[in-house]
Amino acid sequence: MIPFPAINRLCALYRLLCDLQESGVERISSADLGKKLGVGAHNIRKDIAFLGVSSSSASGYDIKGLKQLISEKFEFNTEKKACIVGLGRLGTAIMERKDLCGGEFHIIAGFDSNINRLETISSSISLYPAYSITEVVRRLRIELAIIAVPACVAQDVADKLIDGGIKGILNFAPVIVKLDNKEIFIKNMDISGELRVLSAQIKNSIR
Amino acid sequence: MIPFPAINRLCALYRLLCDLQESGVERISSADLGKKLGVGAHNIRKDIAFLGVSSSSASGYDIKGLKQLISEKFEFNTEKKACIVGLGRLGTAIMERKDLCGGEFHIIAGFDSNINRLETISSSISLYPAYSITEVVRRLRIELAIIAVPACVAQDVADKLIDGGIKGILNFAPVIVKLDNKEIFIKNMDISGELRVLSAQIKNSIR
DNA sequence: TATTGCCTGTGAAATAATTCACAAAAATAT
DNA sequence: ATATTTTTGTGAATTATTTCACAGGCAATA
Ligand SMILES: NC(=O)c1ccc[n+]([C@@H]2O[C@H](COP(=O)([O-])OP(=O)(O)OC[C@H]3O[C@@H](n4cnc5c(N)ncnc54)[C@H](O)[C@@H]3O)[C@@H](O)[C@H]2O)c1
Ligand SMILES: NC(=O)c1ccc[n+]([C@@H]2O[C@H](COP(=O)([O-])OP(=O)(O)OC[C@H]3O[C@@H](n4cnc5c(N)ncnc54)[C@H](O)[C@@H]3O)[C@@H](O)[C@H]2O)c1
Repeated sequence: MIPFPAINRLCALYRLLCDLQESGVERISSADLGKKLGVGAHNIRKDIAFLGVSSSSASGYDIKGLKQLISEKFEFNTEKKACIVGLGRLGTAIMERKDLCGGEFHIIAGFDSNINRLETISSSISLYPAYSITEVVRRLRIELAIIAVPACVAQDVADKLIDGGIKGILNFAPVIVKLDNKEIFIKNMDISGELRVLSAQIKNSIR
Repeated sequence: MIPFPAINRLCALYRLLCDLQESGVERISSADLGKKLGVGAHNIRKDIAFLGVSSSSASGYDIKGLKQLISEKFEFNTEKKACIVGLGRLGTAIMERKDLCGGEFHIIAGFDSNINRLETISSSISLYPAYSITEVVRRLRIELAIIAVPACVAQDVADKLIDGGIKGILNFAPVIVKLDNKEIFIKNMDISGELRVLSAQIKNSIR
């Protein structure tokens, strides 16, 4: 069981490796990876050790190989189905991102409670009314969801998603969504909340 | 110096207290706060202890007083000036949020490199071309910035913001922005990156 | 005004995460 | 072929964070 901070860094590392590979780099040392990620080299090596291999070399890591290692550990090679609930300003902006509609993730459904709104959105993604969330998520075996509804209905939406068997949730509404099932993961992305954390850090750092 | 995890929880607590106050609650125990935030009661009490007071009671915390305490510690009562760089889909969606345009935060400037685009956006917020970021941030003493530009220019934008004297950055571009100054804080909000972390956690939790 | 029960504050203990230090392996230089 | 340099892998030490345990205060009750 890999500790959460290490999972986080390994995911960042994975993205970095993809970028490096695209720009033609083939090998890189833990020291250089650390510099690019703003993390100590020891930390990088420890994280990689969690993947459970050992193939020492004096010329750093083979980028292709390391990428594959992470990818296998976390199953990044199999496409994950996702959906968006709440097709307002934020929801539609996210829905239209190319990087979320092919490759690693695939947004295959959008939900909104406002039926008129559904009709005005033109999209290649299938759209459904909010009352069918549980049924559609279960039928299409959707694993991940992005919540972009007003705060007051976020918990209700999350409950429906969980009933449908969702595994992970990215929540943009500024509320703490309660989950009792420890096998379901949530990440809150509260923008004004994060601005508040930043300003608290700024104040805390003075003196 | 309050540890970062505690700052994070205190900010979440602050929001919760605001909500509770609005719904008319006056006092609440650490146990109930913990339940609502998904955190142990001990943890809540320890976090509050970092604020540096002690006023024991057998009927929980006074919500108004506790809010004020946090607010004073982190200076939440003084309005913070913020700006958005990159007025594409995401940037404009964020710009239009009511909760970011008054009260605690105030978005007072928007920037984009595409001059034509600036002209088509109708907004009550002042808009400027991207080359003036440094000058405007310095002149208006803007403390916080939200970056919503393509990944390839995010570092460049961050550098300009830092030159202007920015203190905190919320970065939506999927890259690690490098800061050498430890007095500047950054929070990355990479949506597809977070989806990846969620799917890694899901995989990691199995077996 | 005693008594009882509830709840906080906090030092101590336990747990988690990071950093260190160095042996061993691979590449490179001599 | 041998020495030197580079870089990994990992147990141990350190540091950070969370959890625990309980003394002591406050409020409610009689
Ligand atoms: N839209 C989303 O929900 C979403 C999801 C995931 C990630 N992101 C990330 O957020 C960022 C913005 O996404 P978007 O969908 O709004 O993209 P977009 O293309 O709609 O908008 C980008 C805007 O940035 C402006 N810009 C380009 N270079 C600039 C510069 N140097 N200075 C100032 N402005 C500049 C462009 O003119 C454009 O208006 C991207 O990095 C994207 O990967 C967005
Ligand atoms: N737009 C931003 O950049 C931004 C910034 C900070 C926070 N947020 C948060 O993100 C959420 C969405 O923001 P937005 O700007 O897109 O709001 P919005 O009002 O534009 O969109 C909300 C959408 O959710 C739909 N909806 C309402 N109840 C629903 C339900 N029960 N089931 C399904 N859909 C439902 C509405 O019909 C609407 O289309 C809000 O919670 C907001 O606080 C957004």
